[in-house]
Amino acid sequence: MRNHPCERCPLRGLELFREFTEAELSFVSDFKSGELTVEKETVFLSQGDSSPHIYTVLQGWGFRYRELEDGRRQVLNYIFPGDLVGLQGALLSEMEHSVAAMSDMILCMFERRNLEKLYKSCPSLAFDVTWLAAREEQLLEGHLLTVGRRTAIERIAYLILYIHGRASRVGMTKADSFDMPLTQQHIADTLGLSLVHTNKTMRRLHRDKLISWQRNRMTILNLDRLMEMAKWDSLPAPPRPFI
Amino acid sequence: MRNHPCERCPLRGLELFREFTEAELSFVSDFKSGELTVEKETVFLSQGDSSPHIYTVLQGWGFRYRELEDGRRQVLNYIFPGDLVGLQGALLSEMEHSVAAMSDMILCMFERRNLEKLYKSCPSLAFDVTWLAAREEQLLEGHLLTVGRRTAIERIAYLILYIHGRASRVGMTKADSFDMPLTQQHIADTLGLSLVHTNKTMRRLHRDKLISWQRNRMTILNLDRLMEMAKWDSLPAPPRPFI
DNA sequence: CGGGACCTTGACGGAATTCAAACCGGGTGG
DNA sequence: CCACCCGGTTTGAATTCCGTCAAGGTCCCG
Repeated sequence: MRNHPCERCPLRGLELFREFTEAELSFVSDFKSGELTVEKETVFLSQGDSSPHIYTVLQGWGFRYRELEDGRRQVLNYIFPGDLVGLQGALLSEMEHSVAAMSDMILCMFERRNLEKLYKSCPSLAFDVTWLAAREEQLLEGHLLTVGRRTAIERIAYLILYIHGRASRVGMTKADSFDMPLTQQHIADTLGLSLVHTNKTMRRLHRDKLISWQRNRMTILNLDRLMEMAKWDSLPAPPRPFI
Repeated sequence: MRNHPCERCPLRGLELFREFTEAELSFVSDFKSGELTVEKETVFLSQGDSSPHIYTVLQGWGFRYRELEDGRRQVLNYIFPGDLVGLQGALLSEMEHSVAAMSDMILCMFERRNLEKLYKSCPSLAFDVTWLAAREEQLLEGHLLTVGRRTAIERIAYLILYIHGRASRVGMTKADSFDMPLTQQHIADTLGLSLVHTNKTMRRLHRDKLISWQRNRMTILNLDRLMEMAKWDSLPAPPRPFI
């Protein structure tokens, strides 16, 4: 039984992930070609690039976004430990979005050109990649519904529950309070709202004692009412990819 | 050289698709377990279902959508020949969207439980599945940007170009005119607008001679100005999946 | 001929944007 | 140590874009 670096991956303990076999661990360990460390606030993948790498988030948070020529920005999704980034850049000819770190991050790096080998020699991992892509798609659909059809206050409530839900799955929450590195500008750009209206709406949720925040810490004060407000129907995609 | 039904697939001629090997053709032919024929206007997959099937569009158009409890509807994307539907229902525990036919449709049906075999014995096809999922994700990101950050008139222009672009790739356009089975209600529900405002905005594009339509036929009168209007940056994902 | 689905238009109201200015806490450099 | 600045937050006021309401129009189909 060899000693594979990925055996000690801190993510393995999370119930979000399935068990891996010895063979799989050995394969990923080989497949992994390095680690990328990025500092808070840096854009490490850019719209237009076609990166020869794929990454997996080991530590930290980030977000993906797309911009119009004139600077209007739309946040597409937030990335958490365990997420795959850059698959599009690898499969399609060009990335149509940028990725930025919201905290210091560590990512595991894989070579795009080894993907073929992965599909050939480790179908169960190939399946996981597909699973991850399908789940990402489902999350995006949730955001699209939100931006297209929810009111401002519903959108804010939705996003708070979303971030809380995702953070909680990777052990980044303490009961109903959690780190919230998003500025109101991020929130606005995620939900298709203006900064000013975002602020006013959040104040309303605060006044009504559904949430509170200071600095980078947010607390959900009344989960039930917040879920009601958001027309929340649970975070999609349960733990466990499996073939 | 055996005679595989999929050898005569009408989609094979389109340059949108890559060449298949004899082995691949034989595999899909086995994998395919039947055809589903649905009539215009029918919802053939529903939010909440967990279907044991995956489908591929052989003929016709449709759309995927999600609804809130109170009936607000968001169209997520339109489906064209060559598209994969139901992957989410197969991989994730539950479909979070419904799929409806906009014209009579024919779909090729595959068994979810055979997916494992496909990944094990035909990695190049497995790769195509992932490619398709990644491309779908990219299209959704385009919609999200549109709904979140474009104005009403930009959104309408964008959608017309989008439908035109996708239809044209599967030979469903004649120069700048094409079948447009969407009602204004569909358009509104795609773009996060109200029906009335959608109508007024479309009239404006008509008055300004950018587009015209009658019945189900739409014509783009001034492509350049329409692209400018939409802040269009081309339809993502070029033809040809390949490992 | 009547009904229904879809399109069209006008009037009104409201939700969200824009503009503008002040505030707050933290970091920095004189 | 304090002044200053800077990114982020907060608030008010004016504006506009878009939604809602309401009604009429058109075309097709039974």
